Amino acid sequence: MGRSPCCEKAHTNKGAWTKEEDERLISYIKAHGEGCWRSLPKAAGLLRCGKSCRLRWINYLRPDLKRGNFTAEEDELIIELHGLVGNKWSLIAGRLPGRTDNEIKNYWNTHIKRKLLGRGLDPKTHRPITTLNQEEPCMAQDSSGDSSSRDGDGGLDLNLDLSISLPRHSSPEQSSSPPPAATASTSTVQALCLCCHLGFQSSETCSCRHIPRPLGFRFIWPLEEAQRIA
DNA sequence: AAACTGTGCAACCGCCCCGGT
DNA sequence: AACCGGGGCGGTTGCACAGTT
Repeated sequence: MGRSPCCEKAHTNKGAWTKEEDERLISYIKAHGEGCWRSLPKAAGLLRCGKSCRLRWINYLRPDLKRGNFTAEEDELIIELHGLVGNKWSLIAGRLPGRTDNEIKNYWNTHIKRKLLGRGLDPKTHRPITTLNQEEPCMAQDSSGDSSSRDGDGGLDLNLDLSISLPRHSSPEQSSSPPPAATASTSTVQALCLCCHLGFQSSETCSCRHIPRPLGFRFIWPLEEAQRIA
């Protein structure tokens, strides 16, 4: 029963890719382009699952990938975007040219989580850990930590005027202060629609028209969606 | 030098979404 | 409207390497 496997597992290689496999995949995609990952392995002469080929290409072989350490600006941007969208790594990756969702996810789990904990912030909620425990028992109980829990299931605490700032060119000392992500901004920043910033200008969710200088972002929910949740 | 432990990252797994029929 | 298959995504695992004892 259930879905048929994406490939014949008995006849596919697993584990680390060899140089030869990489070269086969690269040359095939250069010649034929991306697409139809299911049939690609056979066509390219690879004993791999189509999904495996896609992952290898997207996360490692793509020519536009930026390898190397994350910059402080990228760090801050990841933190702020995570505060807004949660573990939507592909969405976050979309705002970081040359970075992949897998790379960002790994970086988050190995570096940024620790960084936030060092700042006394809960990596899931981006709120001070003490505040989390003392003032918000319902959130403290929710260990799932996915974005939906922050969206306000049940105990709704929806702030539709969510604003964040662009990554500041801050010194490491300054970075010890809590990031503004996912908190109601008290500063008077000019607003930038988050939909635009995330590349959804043409979507129905984007309701902004004229954007001033991008000194901050504003997450504008579709009216119907906000009313539904409320 | 060997054993142990911690860390980082590539890769896999399973579920979900969406488009085609 | 229902079903099916492919692609995409997030969570998790496993391995290699570095650091420590």
